[in-house]
Amino acid sequence: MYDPLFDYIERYSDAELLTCDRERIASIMKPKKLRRRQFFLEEGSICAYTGFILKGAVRQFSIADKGIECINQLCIENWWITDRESFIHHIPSVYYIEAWEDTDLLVFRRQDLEILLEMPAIQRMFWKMSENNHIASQKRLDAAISLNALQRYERFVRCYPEIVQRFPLHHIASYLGVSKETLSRVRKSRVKLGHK
Amino acid sequence: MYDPLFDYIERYSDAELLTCDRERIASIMKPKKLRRRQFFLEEGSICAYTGFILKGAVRQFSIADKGIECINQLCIENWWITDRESFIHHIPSVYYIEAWEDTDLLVFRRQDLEILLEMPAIQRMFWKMSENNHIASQKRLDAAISLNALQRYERFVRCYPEIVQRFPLHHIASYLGVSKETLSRVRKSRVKLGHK
DNA sequence: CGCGGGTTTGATGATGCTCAAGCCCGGTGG
DNA sequence: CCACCGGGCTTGAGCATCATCAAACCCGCG
Repeated sequence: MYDPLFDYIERYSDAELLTCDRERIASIMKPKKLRRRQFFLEEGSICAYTGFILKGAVRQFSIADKGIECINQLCIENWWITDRESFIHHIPSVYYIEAWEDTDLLVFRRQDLEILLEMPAIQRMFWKMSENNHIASQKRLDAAISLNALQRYERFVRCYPEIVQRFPLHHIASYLGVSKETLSRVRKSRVKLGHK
Repeated sequence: MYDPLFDYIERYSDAELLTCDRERIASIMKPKKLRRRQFFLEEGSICAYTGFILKGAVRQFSIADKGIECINQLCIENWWITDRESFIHHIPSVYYIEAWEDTDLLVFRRQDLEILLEMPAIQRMFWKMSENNHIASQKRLDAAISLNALQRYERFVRCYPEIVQRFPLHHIASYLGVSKETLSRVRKSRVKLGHK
């Protein structure tokens, strides 16, 4: 069951994991199950775990005034979920993290982070992830600022084709920062143009 | 001349620098001057340095189709500048980084990164910075998606009052993702409301 | 059968972009 | 000393994009 995680670490750290590392990781990271609609994190509470998704789909969002959900992350297999700020500094989160499908995770706690980071492969993986995160949010920002609804959706479909299938339209709309009606129309117009 | 950097590192790493660390850092990081309008990085070239701003103001932007400048960073004293992707992986950059005022920097090269990272304080500083970056781009994304022009500008002024003074209106407009005309009108409307 | 979540469709209005013109001001050269 | 120029900023008019609101539709399920 740990294999997807080991693969992920090796791919990202660009290094091979020793058997003893694997054992160490397996001794620290515990399996956790979430049922559809169950929360991994709720606003106001402290993010106790960082989790790696083995199977399932999860969304992260905050609730703006007037109770509007504002989705800022849609995750599936082989993604990490956490509220970094809350997790690291033990402060209350402003986010919700909710399973959208029944989900299997491997999780670790804050106090185990230091132990994990003793392994160079893990350290490099986190470094690389932070780099990729940085680049990805740069791109998303670019998109939000300079592209219209159609272009944003096209880019999203191109980058995350697997995710498009797994979440309802209004979640994706919220993630892209457009209304569900607009996204619905965008999809329609794309179909006409040969729904590539 | 290295003091602002040392202060910065201590503040971010939340640790004190030993004299030997200071010497090591000073032996690695070289001063560099840029004159107004001089480029620190140009599209297509590889980002050779990562720089810490001692004095001056710098902007980072890309050029979209039709030659429109798209500003994604405005930096002044005590900020780092680099194109992380290009710097780390030696790949051509898509960005320009240009001095907007005469600027004094302290810079280091890619091969010196490993040496710097041997110092725990530096490692923790970079870790912390990556965390802050992550949080900041999350917020900026939020703003881009859910706030209108006025609200975005208000937030910008609140977060970066020093920057507002140092760059012309059309740079800030581009950074916020609004047209210069719109930002001009926004400013006017704020003045009416008591220009707080 | 009726209910509810998700989606679609249409009408309307707000926001903000584009284009065009003019203004302000500091710097340069005659 | 003045005329001119250019960069930055402002103002106005018209238009595109997109949010909002309201209604209807679709479909799986109790």
